[in-house]
Amino acid sequence: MTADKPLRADAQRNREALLAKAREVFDAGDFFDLRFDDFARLAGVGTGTLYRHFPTREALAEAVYHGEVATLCERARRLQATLPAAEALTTFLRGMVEYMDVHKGLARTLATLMADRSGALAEGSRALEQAVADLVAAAVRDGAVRGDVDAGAVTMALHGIGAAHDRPNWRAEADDVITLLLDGLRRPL
Amino acid sequence: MTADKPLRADAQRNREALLAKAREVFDAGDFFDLRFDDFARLAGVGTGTLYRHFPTREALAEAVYHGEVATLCERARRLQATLPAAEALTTFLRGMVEYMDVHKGLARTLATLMADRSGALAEGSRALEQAVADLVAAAVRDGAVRGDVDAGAVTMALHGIGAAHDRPNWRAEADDVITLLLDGLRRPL
DNA sequence: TTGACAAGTGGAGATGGCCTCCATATCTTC
DNA sequence: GAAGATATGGAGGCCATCTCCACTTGTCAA
Repeated sequence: MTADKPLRADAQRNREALLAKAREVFDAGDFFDLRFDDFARLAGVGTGTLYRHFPTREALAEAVYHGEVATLCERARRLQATLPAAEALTTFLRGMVEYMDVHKGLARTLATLMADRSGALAEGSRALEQAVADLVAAAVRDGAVRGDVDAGAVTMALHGIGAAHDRPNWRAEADDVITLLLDGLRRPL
Repeated sequence: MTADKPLRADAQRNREALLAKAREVFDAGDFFDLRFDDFARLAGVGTGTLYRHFPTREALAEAVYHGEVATLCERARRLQATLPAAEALTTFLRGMVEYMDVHKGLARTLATLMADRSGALAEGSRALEQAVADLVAAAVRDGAVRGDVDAGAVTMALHGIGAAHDRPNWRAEADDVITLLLDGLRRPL
């Protein structure tokens, strides 16, 4: 799944260049304003090369997304290993908002792609979703959190936060959503 | 704002036909799979006519959206007038999920358009948002709900629910989000 | 009614982005 | 260092979007 083909040296270089430029464009939030052809030139490769590496916009996004998701999942794992379950969950969710705030452009781009048909990002999403589910499950085992709601609800709310990234009062509202979620979860029923 | 121009009889008829067909296509969820030109033919008008009435896909969506939002706002107002504030809020939010469930295609289409840049739907959104804010404010006045969180958070969560419409376990998760939200709101702090 | 002007129509064709294709260049291996 | 494999890039085909205008339809005053 990870080591498909050895990939030639120049190919590797081009792929890297594309990903690097993509991350940059993502963060700037210009991903959808840019002609895909122009993006190739921007990254210093030909159109054909771009398309061979990433057949669609979504595929490119997915590739960028992968790295980010890995980071976030890693973070979840570390928190779970070092903190009491309830605290780990709280810290993780608060951190997600912070993360989205810092990486506005990226969060926005990903949210848009999520909303669009596709499920192109499904694989990456699943990993993140699993991480959240694990955190919630641990908190439930601890008795810190009610066990009668689907952890998917938390993921759903997170998606909502990401999707609403152009609201003028985004940060405050996002923090409040997390607050409500956490307080709702704590309530024994 | 409402009575811009008298609009000729045939124009009115065409406009109506477009809106009717649009609503139909929306509900079927085919809105994005359809060439815009073909949509014109489907509605029985020429391309030019379509574009004169609705310069963009978004404009068309906005027009459809308007009717729906009006209905929902009306519902909010009625609930607020006839039920205790806390109950009105609960009923409204539960109803929103039910509504989105029944009108899957429409909810999905709108969510996609929201996520895309634009803010084309901003005006309609604002009305709905105001309705939610009013419901929350009333509940706060009643002392049934905490006053330290922005009502926008509720709207944000609702957006999330709409945006996540392709999740396999959507309905259950959506209901759970509402549950968490309401329980979080009830908690005195 | 009818004539004359305004309002609206529709679809052919320009525009421009997306993607393919292949002659050429670059790596790798023996 | 030669052969084969792998990758490149950008010219050009394709197709959805949108414009434009010669024509049709509605409206209204006389």
